[in-house]
Amino acid sequence: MGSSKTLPRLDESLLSYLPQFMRLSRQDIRDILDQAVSRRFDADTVIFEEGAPAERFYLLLDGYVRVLRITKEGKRVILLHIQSGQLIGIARAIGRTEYPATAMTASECLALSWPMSLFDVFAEKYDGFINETQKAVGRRMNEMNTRIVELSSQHVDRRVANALLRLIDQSGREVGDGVEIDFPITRKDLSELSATTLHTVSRLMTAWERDGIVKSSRQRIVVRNPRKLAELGHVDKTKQPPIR
Amino acid sequence: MGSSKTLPRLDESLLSYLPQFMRLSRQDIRDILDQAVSRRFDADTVIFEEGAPAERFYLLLDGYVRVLRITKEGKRVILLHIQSGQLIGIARAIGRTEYPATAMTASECLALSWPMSLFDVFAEKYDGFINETQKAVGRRMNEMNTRIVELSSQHVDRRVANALLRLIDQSGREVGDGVEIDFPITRKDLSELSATTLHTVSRLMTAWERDGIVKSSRQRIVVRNPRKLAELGHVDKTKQPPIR
DNA sequence: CCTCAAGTTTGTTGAAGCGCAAACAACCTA
DNA sequence: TAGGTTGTTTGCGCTTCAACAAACTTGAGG
Repeated sequence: MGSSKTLPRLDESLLSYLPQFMRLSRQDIRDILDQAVSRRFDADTVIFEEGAPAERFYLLLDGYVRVLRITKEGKRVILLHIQSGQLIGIARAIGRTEYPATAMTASECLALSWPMSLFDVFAEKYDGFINETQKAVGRRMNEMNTRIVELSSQHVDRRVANALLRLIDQSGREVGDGVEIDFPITRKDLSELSATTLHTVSRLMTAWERDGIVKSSRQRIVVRNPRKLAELGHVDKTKQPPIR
Repeated sequence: MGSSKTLPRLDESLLSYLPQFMRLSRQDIRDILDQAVSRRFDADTVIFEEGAPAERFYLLLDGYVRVLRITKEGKRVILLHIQSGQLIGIARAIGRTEYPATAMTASECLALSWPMSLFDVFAEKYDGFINETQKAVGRRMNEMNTRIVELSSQHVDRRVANALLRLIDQSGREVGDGVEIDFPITRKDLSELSATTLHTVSRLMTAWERDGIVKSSRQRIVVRNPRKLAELGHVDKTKQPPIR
């Protein structure tokens, strides 16, 4: 289970490089930190649940978080991945009083949180906060749009390829022979991201491993040849119907 | 082509019942209207295009608008339907300087528009404007999430059923023997909403027509038995796996 | 009234990919 | 080190649906 504490005193450098807080004075950042609760979460732990009253909002300091929904049939659908430095649970920014989806850690995580009532205070008081937050909302919306387009128009292999590309783009870590996804990820997770089954993902991965595009072991994926993967993901049908 | 004019003087009642403007004084509304450009659009006309600089934002007074993207292969994917009373092109509200998608009229439309620079002015000056706008963003985000979940987890027939249900919910008009979708809609449109082909939609429609669930003619769809359609759309598998 | 374009229906075919099942491999902990 | 748990691979059958094709319907415009 995660542990919750406010001590020792949080260092100001935690926030001072994040776009939301960049323009603030040392004192403002100090105030913000002094009101925060810091907490560690184990991997695969629910931070907040869809439909629950949105009581707090979080800043992910370290680790990765998945935003997901669970269908009536109990099937998980991953909507987004969030990396450190990002705010989550900002229901207030989109005029909601309940969390619209579930947030679950993908790896061990460290997060600060504040009561939602402070969101309005921050928005009012701190220059750039609301603006950067809106930008973040915009980016996520854009990612969702892209997902919808992908799901609607592309075949499984492309969807999986694109999901992988997005993951290494957002949370890739350079390793000796390629770029590794920086948190444990299973075939099942990938299938929940790309709307297919773990079986199909597994088949694709072995095929790509044979071609030297990826290398994977249990819960670890290294993309050795992002270029080639991108070719699979992007569409380069020579015939491009005019947009009439 | 659409015509553009500022005369005759717009009536205040156009705005005074909309949530964004509800709390405002007569004078404020007058000011807002005096800065607006009013314009009529024919059906199937582009209002603004994805990627273009977001120079104006719009308030749809009458008609229906589709928000869509076009894939590299030239395939259209409809992201949302917008009904009258809603703002569109509010890129600014999500921190963007370009329109993230294309807006196209689904029927003849009437819209007011303002230069984007006024967005910040409205947000600052008029109580409730930014709040209601954020709520609208939240609703659209929610709809997108639902789309993603649907596309990821449901079969074609359910997706089409749900798309229809959403359409009659958002823009249904009571007619003698059911609820009609209030704007011209083709099988192709429906297929672009539910990620399938017009052929499959056609087959489903004829099957449902045989069952008395819908009635359709060219570009017109009447849902006679929403209840039954909802049964098709909702999932009522008795076995509900635990959410472990 | 005729023509044409746009939308719709219907049939046929093939393959993608899902469900199911079983075996296997890696890791965890007792 | 044994035993259990969790993740992964692989094969096979079968359903679903997209692709292709072609005829038909409807409505608009001359």
